[in-house]
Formats: sequence, structure tokens, C-alpha cells
Amino acid sequence: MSTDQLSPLVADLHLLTVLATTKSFTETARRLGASKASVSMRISELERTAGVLLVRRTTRSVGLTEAGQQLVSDMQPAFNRISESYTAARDLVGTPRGLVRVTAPVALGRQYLAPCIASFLKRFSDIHIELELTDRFVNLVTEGFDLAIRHTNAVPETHVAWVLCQTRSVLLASPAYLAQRGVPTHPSELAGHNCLLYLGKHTDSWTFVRSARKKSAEKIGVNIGVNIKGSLKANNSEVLREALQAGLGIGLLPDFSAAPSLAKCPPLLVQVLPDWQVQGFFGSRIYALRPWSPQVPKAVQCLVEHLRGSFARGF
Amino acid sequence: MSTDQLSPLVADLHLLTVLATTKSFTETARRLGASKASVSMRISELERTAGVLLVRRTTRSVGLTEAGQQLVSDMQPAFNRISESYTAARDLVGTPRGLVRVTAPVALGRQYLAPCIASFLKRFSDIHIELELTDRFVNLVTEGFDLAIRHTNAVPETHVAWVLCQTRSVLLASPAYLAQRGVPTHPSELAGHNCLLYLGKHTDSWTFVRSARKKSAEKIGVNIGVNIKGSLKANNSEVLREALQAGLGIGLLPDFSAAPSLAKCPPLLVQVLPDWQVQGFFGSRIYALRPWSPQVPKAVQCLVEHLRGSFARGF
DNA sequence: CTACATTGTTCATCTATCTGAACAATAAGG
DNA sequence: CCTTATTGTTCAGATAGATGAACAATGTAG
Repeated sequence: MSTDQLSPLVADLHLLTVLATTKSFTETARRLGASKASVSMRISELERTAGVLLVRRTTRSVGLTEAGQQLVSDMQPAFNRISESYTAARDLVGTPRGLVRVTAPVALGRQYLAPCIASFLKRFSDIHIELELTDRFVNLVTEGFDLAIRHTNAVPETHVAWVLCQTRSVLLASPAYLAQRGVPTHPSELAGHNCLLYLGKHTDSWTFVRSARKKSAEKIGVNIGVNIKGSLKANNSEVLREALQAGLGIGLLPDFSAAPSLAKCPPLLVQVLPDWQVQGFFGSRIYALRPWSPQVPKAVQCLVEHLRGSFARGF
Repeated sequence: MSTDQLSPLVADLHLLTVLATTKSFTETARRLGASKASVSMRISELERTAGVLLVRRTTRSVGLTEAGQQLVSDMQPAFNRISESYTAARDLVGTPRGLVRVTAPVALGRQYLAPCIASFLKRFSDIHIELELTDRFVNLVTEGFDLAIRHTNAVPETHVAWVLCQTRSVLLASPAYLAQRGVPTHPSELAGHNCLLYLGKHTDSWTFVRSARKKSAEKIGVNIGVNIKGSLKANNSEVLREALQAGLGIGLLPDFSAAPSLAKCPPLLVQVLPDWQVQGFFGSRIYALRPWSPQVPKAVQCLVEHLRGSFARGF
């Protein structure tokens, strides 16, 4: 049919695509800033005028019918293209503007992103940011994020990524703990210590490599695997840091997370085995990444630029 | 940006694409069944939120800015795809439904399409038809038609066409005229007659070819060009027919247009030079045609099927 | 050059849509 | 198995957006 007749429907059709990804009326309503009543009625109305059942409601979970799936998968790329065209047009003129939805790990977000974003927003008053801090894995596309900050070393092929900085993992303990239990001088001695683990991220062993020559016999570049055990595993680096500061044991933190505690006077934490480097932890870089699109919205570009500047200036 | 934010905008963006093709707020409003006040306000609001001037208003004519053109040409195919997906989904189930916008030549439409469509609508109560009769050239795409009925022999490559029937042009005059002015027995005799011309469609000459052998010397297949002149030219075949019936002269009509007058008892018109065929008039076929699309909406399919049946049964 | 017709915008009024709370239905958890 | 938390739907009240007549601007015809 001629596209004229789309006009009253097109907003509802877009609603349907959002519903298809969220699989929830409630979540759809939240995302669009509407009420679930409105979403429910509009979808019903769409089905009525189309004469086809599009959504399978089980009152508890929402699925699409055959027809609905077909329709949504046909329309999805079209709506993406429209969205991109719109932001491109908007970016043609004037100062960057619009909403940027960002997700980041909780610890990194709280400590560094938050102040960094605050100064960014002061510079660009027409840009709005939604910052969602979470440590679970986020699908940028289906959850509608424009940008993610991650420490990782695996960037999906379908995404574009900007390196914000290099990171290292450092082994730490509180001065009090070390005074009581002794300062390890070789990785093998960790077997006798209480080692705090980041939950879920790795196995129960750390691999050390010599990073500076000392008088002892070991050559640089030789790996030493150490099985570790300890009383606490947590999936939050701030919890680990608090535990380390409380003198609970020895643990790994990313350098940016440890920096403030090391810099305090007197220091809350000190580095253990400074001549050794733990491999493959927390990734070696922090990335800003987003799903590939023909062009990056100007507001996102500016944010990434700002972040790169901030991270380059160090923690 | 994430497509979520499209929802409040997407209807307005579609509005913009319609405005781009109509180049008129008034016409846009009429097409969408809205008021021009609404169209004006929504476009203004769109420009405000986008922060970009999209439409160049000269209060008398409407054009798009650079940004607007870019945006519309990016979005147009996307909206077309959405529209097609929607009608495809709607066609998956139940009886055919929806609006079909048809354009046809005035004469053909009034005499044959109208009754044919009436019986069609009686069979398919969920289908609505808008029939616009006009003899000007109609651009199906920009004017938003789903189907055109035409006599022509040129089908654009970008369109799909169904043959409804073959047509011939027949030379006619009223019995009274012939009684008074004599019955021509050879094309060359037309020079002495008042010949009525279809305005604009052709030059002032008719080309005859022998279609049946007679005792005279001419061979079948020889063309004879005759320059004609007469007191009336009209761009409407019904006007011509009325003039012919009134005994004004000799003229050409498509066979379907002449049929009722020939069949009357006594006949209002009789054929002149029945052994001769005039070439290249009114095309040789009547087509139903529409712009190519991945699939033809079911309602359109049914209408074409119905028309083919009716035309096959003759006039 | 002037009168006219038609265009896009404006504004007070109203209607259609959205809202938020209450409800019924369901899956999860003890 | 029963409770509980959460989901989608419903309904009366509220609000945002649509309406259409009046207006100003502009191209057109005589």
C-alpha cells in the first residue's frame, strides 16, 4: 500500500520492535517514558487494525507470534536506519546535543567516570547522559546503549572500540597484614597466605612473570603458576579493596582502583611482589566501545574524546 | 543513538517524508487526514527538537533544506520497507483488507471500472477503494497510488503490469451523418469529412492498414497515411462519443467505449471502413500496473484478479 | 498594478489519548 | 501447596495534542 497510510501506525510499529527486544510491556513503557497502560492499548489497537495477532501474551511473559516475528525482523533494520539518519541530520548543525546512554562497571564508573562525565556535561550543556553502572554483561544493541566502558581484551568484531588507557593488575595488601604475616618475596610463598579472589573472572590460580631483575636466579620472562586459596571471593573490586585495607589478606586490584589507597599517607595498601606481574587480569586495557554504525553521533564522539583526554591525564 | 528515542519522533519523521513528496502542507494534511495546523506544528516541533532547519518555507511554496533532503532521501526506502512489511503481515491472515488507491482514465473508469469495483467491494467487505479518475499522467509512487489502469503499450521497467484485455480503435460515425455525407469506402475519402480528434494524443494524421481482403487492388499490410481535419478536438473520449452520436463527424474510439453505442437498437453509431484498422491508437492493451515491490498486497492481488475476470467476460 | 485566490501560521477550544492506581493472572520460592 | 512478587489489562480522571476559523504573506490573473 502507499506509505501515506503508515502515519498513524508507524509509531505503534516502532513500539512493537521495542516490545520485541524487551519482551516486556513494563520494560518497554519504562524505556519509552510512557505508561504500561498506553503500551498495552497501543499494541492492542495495532493488532486490531492489522487484523493479525502479533503478540502472544501469557500474562507473565511476552512473546511474538509468527507474524509478529516476521514483521519485526523486517522492520528492525529500517528503524535503525531512520534513527541513524535522524542523528546524522541533527549533527549537521550547531553544538552536539542529545541523549547518550552509557554503561560501565560499577567500580570504574563510580570512581572515575562519574567525575569525568560531570565535567563533560558542564562543557556540553545540550548533551544528556544516562549512566548505568553494572558488572553483568550488557548487550549494547538489545538494551539500547550508545556506549560501554569495559576492561577487556576481547572487542567483538561487530563493535568499534577506542582505547582509553592501559591497565595493570597489582598485588596488594595492607601494611598491618604484612607486618603480621610477613612480606612475601616470591610467588610460591603465596600458598601460605589468605588470597582474595575476584569472583567468576578466572580460575583459582595466578600466573606470575618476572618484570624486573633482582639478584636471585630467576630470569625475566619465566611464568610461574601459583594455586591460591582464600576466605573471600567477591565480584566487586571495591569490596575486595575494603577487605584488603581491613587487613584480610592479599589480593589483586586493577591499578586505577588501587592508586588512591597507595597514594594515601600513610598508605592504606602497599604493593606485594612489585617485581612480578600477574598476567591476563582485568584485561590490559580500558575501552570505550559501541555497536558499529555508519557514523558515530557527534555527542558520542565528543564524550569519547573527553574520556580519552581524562584517562590520558592519569588517575 | 539508541532507537528507543525514536518513538515520539518517528511519526513526525514520516510526516516529513510525505511533506517532501507533496511539497505542500495543505496537501500533506489532506493525504494523512489531518489538519494543516497539526502538520505545521509537528514539523516545527521536529525542527525544534532536532535543532536543524529542515523545511524552507516561502509561505507560498515549500522546499527542503540541504539537511532535510539528506534526511528524507535516507529515510524514504526505510519507510517503504516498513510499509511493505506491515501489509505483508496483515495479509498473512484472514480475508484481504485495507485501502487500495486506484487511478484510471475517466472514460474507462466511469463505464467499466465503477460497476466492476462495486461488485468487487460487495465480495470483499474489508477492502476499501479510493478511485481517482483522471486523464493526466499520474506518478504512482509520488502520488501514493497502489494501482493504475491504463491503455498504453509502454510499461515502465520499474513497474509490474497485468494485461486486462486487448483493445482496438474503431472508426465510427452516426447513421444520420453517414446518410447525409455518404459512407467512405476508402481512407483517402476521409479528407472530405469532418474528423474528430482525440486531443494531445497524436498528430493530425491517421495511419490505416488493410485488415481484410476485398475485391479492390490493395494488398493486406500496406499502410496508408491520411491527413485529417475536423471541427472538434477533445481530450475526453465520452465527449467525442457524444459528438459522434450527435452526427458531428467521423472519429476514433476504443472498442470498449464504442461497444454500447454499436449494440443499441437502432445503433447510435456504426463502424466506418470496417476492413481497415487504424494503427497505434489508445495502445493495444489495457493494463493494471503498479510500482514494483517485493510482494503485492493481497487486496491488490484480489482486485486485479477480479478485474481480469470481468474484462475477460467482455464489455 | 491591483484584486484575488491560496498558502502556512496562530490561537482559543475541545477531543482523543495518556496516566496511575486497582485488579486478575501467573511464575517463583519456601 | 500456598504465599508473594510481578506481570498485563482495565477504568475514571487528567492532560497533551488536534481542530478549524481567522490572519498574514505571497504568487497569479486580469
